[in-house]
Amino acid sequence: MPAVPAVPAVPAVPAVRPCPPCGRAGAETGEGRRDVLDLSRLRALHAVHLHGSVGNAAQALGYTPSAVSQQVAKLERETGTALLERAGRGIALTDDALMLVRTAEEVLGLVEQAEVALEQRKGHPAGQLRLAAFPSGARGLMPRVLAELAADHPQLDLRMSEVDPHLSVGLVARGEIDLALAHDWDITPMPAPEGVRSIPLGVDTCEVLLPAGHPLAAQDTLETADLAGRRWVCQPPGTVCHDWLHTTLRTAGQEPDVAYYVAEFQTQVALVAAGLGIALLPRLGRGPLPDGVVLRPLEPTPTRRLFAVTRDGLLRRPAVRVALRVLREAASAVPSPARCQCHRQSGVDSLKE
Amino acid sequence: MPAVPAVPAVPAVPAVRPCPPCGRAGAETGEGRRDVLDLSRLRALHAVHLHGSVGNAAQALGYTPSAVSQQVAKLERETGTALLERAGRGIALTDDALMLVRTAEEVLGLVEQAEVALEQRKGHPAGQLRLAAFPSGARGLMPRVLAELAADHPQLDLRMSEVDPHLSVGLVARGEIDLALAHDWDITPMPAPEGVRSIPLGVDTCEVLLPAGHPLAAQDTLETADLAGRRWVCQPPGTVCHDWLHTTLRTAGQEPDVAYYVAEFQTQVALVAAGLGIALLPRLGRGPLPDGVVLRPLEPTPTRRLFAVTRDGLLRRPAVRVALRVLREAASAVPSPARCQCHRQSGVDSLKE
DNA sequence: ACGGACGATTCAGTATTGCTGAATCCAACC
DNA sequence: GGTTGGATTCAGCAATACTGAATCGTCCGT
Repeated sequence: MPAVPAVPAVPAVPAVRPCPPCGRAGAETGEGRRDVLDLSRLRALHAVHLHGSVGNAAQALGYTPSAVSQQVAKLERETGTALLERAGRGIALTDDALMLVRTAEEVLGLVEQAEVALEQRKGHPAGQLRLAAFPSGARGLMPRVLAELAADHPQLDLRMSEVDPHLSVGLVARGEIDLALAHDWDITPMPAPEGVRSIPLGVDTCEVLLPAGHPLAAQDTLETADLAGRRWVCQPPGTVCHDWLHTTLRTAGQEPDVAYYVAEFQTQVALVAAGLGIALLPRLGRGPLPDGVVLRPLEPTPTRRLFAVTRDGLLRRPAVRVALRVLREAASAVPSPARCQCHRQSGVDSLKE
Repeated sequence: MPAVPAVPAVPAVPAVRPCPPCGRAGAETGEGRRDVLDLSRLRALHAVHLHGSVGNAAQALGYTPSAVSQQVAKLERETGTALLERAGRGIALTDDALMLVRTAEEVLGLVEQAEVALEQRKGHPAGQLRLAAFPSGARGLMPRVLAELAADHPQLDLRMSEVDPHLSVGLVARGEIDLALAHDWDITPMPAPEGVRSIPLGVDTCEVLLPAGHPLAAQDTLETADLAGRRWVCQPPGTVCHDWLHTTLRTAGQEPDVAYYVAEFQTQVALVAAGLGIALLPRLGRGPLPDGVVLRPLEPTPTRRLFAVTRDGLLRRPAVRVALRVLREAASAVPSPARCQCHRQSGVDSLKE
């Protein structure tokens, strides 16, 4: 409430309050105002704005729509202002509500800043750290990262979410995620909004997966010319392998013959192992390979660059700093073993490290 | 949380949340973080800082010390930071706590701004308006002001506190009071802190109260020379009448003979009526006069200037604006009737209007 | 030095608040 | 017109927050 920097002199004041039984108490402010504008209610309204509906907001906050609806209703009663109005089947925020959303954002920003400063003072990671990663990163990188963080910093309350790649930047921007693992195929279509920072972590390279008896398996290294006229097992559009494959072959005047569109790496591997085609796979999160398939490096090598995405305000947070360090280490190590995650072996996959 | 101005594109997001029974839900932020740093707890810490002790803070907030202590303790557990430490018999705030207090101030400031903006949008006074006045102002001016405000603006939740004069500026500065009625004898010793605004309302004039049979009662108007060598009934030091009387007479090389020091106007009047002395009384809040006493104007007239004190941030608040208007009107009218508040009569007291 | 006072904290009990889940209502779509 | 998707309402229940008494520690007076 004090729009004043601080109270100048007068550090301790006698304070004032009515004493219910007796009539008078010297000077009293009349029952110390019950807060209008509770933070949790503001949070609810903010979430409704952000997610566009009461239901989605509830989901994001971990409540039922009923709870969110009631909280906003309470906010309406307390402020004496209409905040939500029905718009078709859903709701819309009034101008007043949007104004409140704006202050909610400022307040939540302040609170976050304070939390960061508090952790910074303490000097070691603490509090909740909410991580996110794209699927293969979540599989190939995050387990070690999380394990190491958990072991080194038991005070840290770690959360991780596997998110759809293109969502990570938005989630970070709006503060639902503190640190996300992303790659350039994810983030190129969406330029980082104000206050969002991308930190390069390393590269993930793609290799060609062949059935053991495939003619190309005879070569130690493949070139783009070798890829023409093959039958492919490929991920859907929007992934490195798919897009790289198509642009590369089309540049050479060819159209890749994709017989099987499959998102899951394991399924792709199984299809290749069954001799149904060849595939282009990134190392990260590829998983152990069964017998009957071989990997061959490709020149030039299709790669995706790995990034950590966070907000500027969090860069000084110890938990984020240490997570960045661990992520960088993990990303610079061999991203994934050739055959099995348990028994490391030097094989074809160590050629290109 | 978002230190970002707003979310750029992407207005509505699918939102994310774990579904407890099923294993996976596409993308989820992991249970939407329970707030650290609750506003009411911050408020508690802030109050402790402001009032210097848990007990005083509790009083100011309208709680028991127990409640405040528990709230701060919870804040300590939630942030994992020590906030209060025993200092002798009381407590002291740690550096971390002071940092939190600072953010609490900023947050509370934002919240107040938002409330003002909300009311401003609505265009008419609403919400809680916390007024304060020095004792005689509370008696002589506030009843009509409050009645008029209450009648014109039923939506307004009016609070009034009679406060020790010199406290009002501080109370306004720190946001415990929205609008205070003060006079220059109160506020001259304390320069207004940053963000606090004084608005002149008018003047309150002092007159001499005499027993009906007193020799001076024969004159229509008194002069300072008439005051020498009298026996006085006077308020304690720090009030207009006392200080004016002393400085004036001392300038003339005299020392006033104050036989009775009495704070209450009614008691002063009773003493004068009993013929025990003469008194100098401000009109405001003087109350009805019994038979047996008369008032005489004095030249030059001792006056105290009346001010409304508020914060800059509240000047645009409709409730404050309208209260200022009503206060100004009330102050410009005859501050108090001569004999009785019910039956107005034109008498000696209308000479000097 | 020792009782007394003051202030903060702790603990148990209670009251309030807030959330869930079912039912209801409204608008849109087939 | 029935059906779906979404928001709201209501009753019941769970969590939270406040009160009041007891405890503990520090300072002050004698």
